[in-house]
Amino acid sequence: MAQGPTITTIAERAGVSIASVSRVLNGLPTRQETVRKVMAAAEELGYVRNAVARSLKSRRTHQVAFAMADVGNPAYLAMLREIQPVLKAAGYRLVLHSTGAVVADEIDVLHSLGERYVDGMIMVPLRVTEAHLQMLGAARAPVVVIGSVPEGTPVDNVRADSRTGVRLAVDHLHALGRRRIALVNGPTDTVPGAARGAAYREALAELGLPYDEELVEIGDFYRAEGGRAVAALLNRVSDVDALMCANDLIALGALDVLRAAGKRVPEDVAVVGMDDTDLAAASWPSLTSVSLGSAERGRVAAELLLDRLQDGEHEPRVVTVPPRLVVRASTTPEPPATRGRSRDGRSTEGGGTS
Amino acid sequence: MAQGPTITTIAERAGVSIASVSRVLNGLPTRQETVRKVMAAAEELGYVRNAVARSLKSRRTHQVAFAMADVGNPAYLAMLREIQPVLKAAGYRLVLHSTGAVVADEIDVLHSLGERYVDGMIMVPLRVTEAHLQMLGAARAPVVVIGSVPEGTPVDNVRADSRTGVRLAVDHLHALGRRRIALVNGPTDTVPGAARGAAYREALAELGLPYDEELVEIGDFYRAEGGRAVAALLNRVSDVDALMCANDLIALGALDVLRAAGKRVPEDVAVVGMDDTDLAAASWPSLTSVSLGSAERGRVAAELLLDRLQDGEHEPRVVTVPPRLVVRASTTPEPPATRGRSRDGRSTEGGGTS
DNA sequence: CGAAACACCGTAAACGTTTACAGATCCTTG
DNA sequence: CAAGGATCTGTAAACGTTTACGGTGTTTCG
Repeated sequence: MAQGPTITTIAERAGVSIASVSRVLNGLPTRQETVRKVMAAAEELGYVRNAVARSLKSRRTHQVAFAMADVGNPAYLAMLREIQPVLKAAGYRLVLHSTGAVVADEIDVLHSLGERYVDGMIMVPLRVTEAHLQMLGAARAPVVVIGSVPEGTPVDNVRADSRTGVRLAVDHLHALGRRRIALVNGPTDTVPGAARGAAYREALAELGLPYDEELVEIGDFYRAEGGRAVAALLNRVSDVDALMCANDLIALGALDVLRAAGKRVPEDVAVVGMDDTDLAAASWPSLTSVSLGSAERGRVAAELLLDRLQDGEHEPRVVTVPPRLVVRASTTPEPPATRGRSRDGRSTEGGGTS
Repeated sequence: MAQGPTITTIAERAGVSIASVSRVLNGLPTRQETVRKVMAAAEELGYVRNAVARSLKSRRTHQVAFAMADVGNPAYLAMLREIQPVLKAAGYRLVLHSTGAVVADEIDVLHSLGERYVDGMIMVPLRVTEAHLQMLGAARAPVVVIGSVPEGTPVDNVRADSRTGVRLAVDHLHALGRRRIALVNGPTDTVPGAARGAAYREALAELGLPYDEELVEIGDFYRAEGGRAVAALLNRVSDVDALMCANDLIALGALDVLRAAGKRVPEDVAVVGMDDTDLAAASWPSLTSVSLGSAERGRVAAELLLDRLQDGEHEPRVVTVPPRLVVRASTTPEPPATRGRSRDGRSTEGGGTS
């Protein structure tokens, strides 16, 4: 951990100027003899370029930030998994910000862009407040937002389409002959909660099914709360034949409670989750789930950012990633053989770290 | 995205020297009048300190790297989730390196420490080769290794104890009256595979059970392979009454195959997984699993690194994190009510990203 | 043989900070 | 009021690079 060699050390050892050393290291035209001497000296000293000094001069850090609420959330994780290799391939390091669902922290992170320790950032805001928009407008480095941002906000934007997602699920249940389709939602003051609630209503309308308040239960986006909500629902109405759950965890809670109540899934009650996380494939019966394309949104966001870092001044772009219904056993006793496999095998690799 | 203000801009605006500006910004003793002027100017200009320049001078980047094979792996993810808040609280940013199971990439990452873009690093090597040891010896910044490293390697080291882990599981199965306990392992040329195989043998010996080669099946650490291995096993021996699986994915595969074969879990065959990932709680029946303390190992590693960054020159430390058996339904029909809950609820937060 | 063209190379400035040092200003005190 | 000290401030160097510019030595050509 002794003081590492610098360009100056090499220059002395090789008997040339630091400018020559730099030129050699950067592959600029130089006499063979000099190249040889510099290379030899660098080799002997075990020289490695100092990234910080380099960044100061070049105004490029080759780092990109990814900011979201919580790495533990599988949706964010799916994004991260796609973002990482794209950035790595382009020679960028990834700085991770987990804001822990504190809105003020998100603003802080945006503010910290001014410190210029990254060349750009991908952010998944929890909700988009006035403060967000203001910071995004004044951001000192390019930002790509995953989530919806108002027209005219000067950032690239990757959106999911949970409306269509819910529609896919409800249509699927309807096609299976289900008519008493309940919604088990999370809090409606969150962006996804509100969107899913509205989409559910719309989907029913398009199918000509009545909207029955009795069939809507609000809990939270966790397993235990989901279970509780479903229990309350079953207590109230007895003829439910399908559950549209606003996320996979809620759906798992639903499975717990249905099993305890002696209801068969999917024969008595069909269950659909949302986000298509790894848990959906692991549960039993395996869970039909609406994928909102987290992985793809991550990949697209990374690509948009790289584009922007290269070119810089084109118009902001908006990309919407289509949802996909992954059918598994919780809605059809015999799920189509090839579909629904998603990435059960590969998803969690190795597993051994002794 | 225009050229941001620097300390010089402020100095001009406030009519003082850059040294004064710097002093004010760092809270060094300064006349009130000057403080006021500088603060005002900084405010107006929306000044933010340039982290790169700062790092160059101070030789501190306030960044720490975390390097592992794959963010998708729940074990690494559990570490990450603990590491992140510890570092954040101490004012460090987290740089993520996912080496994708390529050993050469791990060496690269170690080498890149010389670029000094981070103050230190936490690494989970896939396997520890001669090259690793050499790089670790010559590392230009402190490294904490999660995994086992030979005595005398000059780095802090956090270890799991999969030997004891396997013992806990086998003892548990034995206590439940199981006598034909099979091992479904991953490749034995990996560190965890080898350790778990040896531990299984030892555990049997201590219980006075015979080691029966018939009962050992080697597959890979994935769900499908695990299932295949179990199918092969069942084909060969018919009286197996317990499966010790080398990781949770293998165990999930086992559940699939057992169900298909009409065997009841746990009545006919008890199943134990390893790593206690989120999947263990999600599956049905929920999976008894040996936790190797990934989360805690992450937390400890982060703390060791922070210690070292502050103090620097103490002796390398070795910490071993004890395993824990989390009992769920796949071994006992009625799992103890409070235990085995681990973190089913919180683990995967929010879930909504529309 | 002298001048022009060329290929290399070294000097020095710049990136945006922090900080040692010395100079300037103010206050205190005899 | 002068001197001494205390307090504050500005100049300049440093961190490790990259790069514009001009200088040196060699080659080429009239």
